[in-house]
This record gives sequence, structure tokens and C-alpha cells, in this order.
Amino acid sequence: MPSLRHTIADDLRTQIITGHLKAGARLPSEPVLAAQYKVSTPTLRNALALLQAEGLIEKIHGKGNFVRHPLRRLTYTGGRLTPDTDLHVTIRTTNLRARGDLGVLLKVPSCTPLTEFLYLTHQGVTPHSLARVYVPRDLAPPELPWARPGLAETQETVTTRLATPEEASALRISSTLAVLAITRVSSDTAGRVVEAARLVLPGDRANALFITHHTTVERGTEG
Amino acid sequence: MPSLRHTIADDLRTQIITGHLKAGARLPSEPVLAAQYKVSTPTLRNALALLQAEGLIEKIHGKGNFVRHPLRRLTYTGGRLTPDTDLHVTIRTTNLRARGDLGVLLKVPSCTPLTEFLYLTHQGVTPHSLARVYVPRDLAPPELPWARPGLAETQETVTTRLATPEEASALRISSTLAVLAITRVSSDTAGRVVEAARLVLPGDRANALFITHHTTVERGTEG
DNA sequence: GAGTGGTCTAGACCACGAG
DNA sequence: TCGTGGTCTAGACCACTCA
Repeated sequence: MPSLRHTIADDLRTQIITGHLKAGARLPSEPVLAAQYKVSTPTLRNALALLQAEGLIEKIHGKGNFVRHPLRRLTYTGGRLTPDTDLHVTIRTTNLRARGDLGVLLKVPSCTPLTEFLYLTHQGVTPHSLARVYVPRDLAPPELPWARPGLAETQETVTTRLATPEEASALRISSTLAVLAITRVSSDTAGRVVEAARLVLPGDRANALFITHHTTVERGTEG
Repeated sequence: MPSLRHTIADDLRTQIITGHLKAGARLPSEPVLAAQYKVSTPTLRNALALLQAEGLIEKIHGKGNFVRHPLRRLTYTGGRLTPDTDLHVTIRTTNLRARGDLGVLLKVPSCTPLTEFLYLTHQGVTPHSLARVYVPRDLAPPELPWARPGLAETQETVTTRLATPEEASALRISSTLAVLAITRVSSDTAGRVVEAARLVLPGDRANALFITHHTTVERGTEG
């Protein structure tokens, strides 16, 4: 037996996909919709939360709920964001010292001098991704790490979790929205970690794409 | 100003991490906890939902809320699940025909005969991942696709979304829990799609790991 | 100030698990 | 049968946006 919120979400989803509700359109207010579906407002809000997680609607506090423009998805392609028109990047640089899990990630002792680059990308006025890139300060920092010669391997770990309140406000998303959290570690041929990065992408508008090119014969490297 | 649910989640999280609440222990019932924190039961449940999304607790209907054993995380490593002791796999084979997005994914015309492999992996009694693998029936199906010679490229797209009700019951997770959804497409040197797979991993207990080996010089392949 | 969504309350009833 | 979590109700109050 499907729950009420799923039934309502299914109905609204159909209206959006069929074009009955057009991209950019504002939905009726939550009390009005709740009355239409004969449910309480929390139940209606649960239904909208499902659509929000799917990236079909956008909730804007004080303004209303809006149908998202379809397929405006940000694609993270193994190592970098795909270039896109209308994409603005804000970078803030901070010097700090390794501590705790950051030291483990970079394989450096505690208190090693690091440089943190905080990237915040916007598409138009909409924030789209948040990245913290850490580089040991003794390594040449101004270049793009992935263009540096001697780079041997990049490991990327993808997980999903709910946005922290800080991320939610920086990315202007709900703190109940899941995000893709990517931890990227690049090392050179000597095994030294050249760069570590933590990326946060809103789950309702982001994909991560990884492409593996296979060589002719795959050796049986065990795991 | 932090919300009540975050404050409560922070407190419980601290108790779990410090070992004040031990792995496997059952938390007090939700009405009891709500009374302790002097909040309503929905608010307390919202706090627990945060911890559930982090993988710190497990909610079992009719039994209670339990502290999860730490770091029992399933890691999907670009192309396959890491072998693990105590891992059982159930496979169901179905013959069907391509339609809609499945045809697009496999780059075959509609109604092309396909074989679907439904994988359900368990760790002990706990379901851990759900995968649907599609192979065109005219290609040799019994082998493991990633061991087949002539395989040229694997593209994997990672997104996050909420579990569908069907996935939730198959994986025995809450339908409010985010999952990692991975679409994997493998093609051979001729550009034909050898295999397409849709994988679903519970977000509270799964990582996806991708390793890129860089060659000496990276050509400027544009995106 | 009017209208919107965000958070929270204090219940009710149902479905599941174990004795 | 009893206690558990899952769902839902009908409100209240606050924060944000815009006129």
C-alpha cells in the first residue's frame, strides 16, 4: 500500500513530466495544495521533499515552490567539473596546518603547513558546488594539480550524506537534502600525496562521471 | 541558531562516538528519548533520521533503534564490489526486451532481446546492494563482462537519490534514506555496449571508490 | 503587513516483532 | 498481547521575501 506522500508525489511528478506544470512555474502554496489533496501540511511537505530530492522542484523560503528547469545537472567528471558556460568560480585561499584526518588523508605529519583553496562555483546566481582543496605548502601550489607532471594516481571516494547546515547555507539548499561527497586524493609517482580535495555537490542537481579505459590485458590484481 | 533536531543529533552522536553508547546497543524508545530531551516525538524522530543518514544508527521497525557497528561500510570499487568474507549473492535471471531508456543506455534498437541479471548481495543477514545488469542476448552472456577481452571503456555515473519503496523493502532500509545510484556502461573496442548495469547502494553504509591511473603525458582531450 | 516556507507540538492510528 | 517504530493530523509560531 503506497503512502500518501508517495501518491501525491507521483501525481505532481506526472504533471511536471507531462508539461502540465511547466519549468519555472510556481506551485500553489503548501496550504492550498494540502487542501487540494485533502492532507495535512506536514504530509504535503513530505511529498514535496521527495520531488525536491529528485531535482524536480526547488523550494525557496518566503517565495514558494518552483518547477526546476529539467536536466540542468552539474556533472563532475573524474577529476574536474565539466566546463560550462555561465559558470563562475569564487576561490578563497587560506593557510593552515594539518591536523587529524586531514593529515591522514595527505599522509603528512601533524602540523605540516598546508594551503587550503575553497572553491564555490555558481551557475548564474545559483550555487552549484563547494570544494576544499588541500595542498602541502612545500609543493608548488599555484599550478593546477591535475596538470602537473609526475602525477601517478587519483583515488576518488564517493559517498552520500545529508548536507551540513553550513553547506546548506553556502549552496542555498535545504539541510534535509542529500549531497554527493567526494574525497579526491592525487599522488605522484613517488607515492606522495600531491593534493587532497573534499567536494560537495547537491544531490538534486549533480552527477559524478567516471571513465575507465581498459588496457588489453587486465592483470589479476587482488583486492 | 541550530535547530532542535541537530542539537539532539549532536548529543547522541557524541555519546556514540565516545563509546558512551556502544555498538549494537539499543537506544531508549522514541517516546522515552523525546521525554528526556523534552521534545515531541516527530522532532526526536527527525534527529534520529540524521543519525541514520550518517550510518550511526539503524532503525528496526517493531524492535527499536540500534547503534550501528562502526565502519562496516561496503565499498564499490570501480566496476565491482570489493570481495568480502561473509558476502552472499543471490542472482535471478530474466529475459526481456529493450524499451525506452534501457535501449538508449545499451545503444540498441527497441525490442532487442536482453538478459537481465538481478543481483542481491547480503552480508550475513543484512542486504547490502542491489544491481540489475543488462546484456544484449546476442553477446556471450555467461562470462563476467569485466573479464571479457576486447573491453575498451567503462563509464560510471554516480548520483544520489532517495530509495524507491521497492528498493527500500529489498534492501530493508527506510524509504527516506538516500542511496548511491550507479549506472555503469561498458563498451568494447568497436564501441558496442557490452553491458549496462544499474546499481543501488544504501547511502548509510556504502562508498564508491574510483582509481584513475595517469599516464606520463595527459593529452588535452576536451569535454 | 501579507504571504510564503521552516520548525515544532501533542496527540491519533497503523504495522511490525517478540513473547 | 504488548511495545516498538511508521505515518498522519491539525494546528502553532518563527523566518524570509516582497510590496
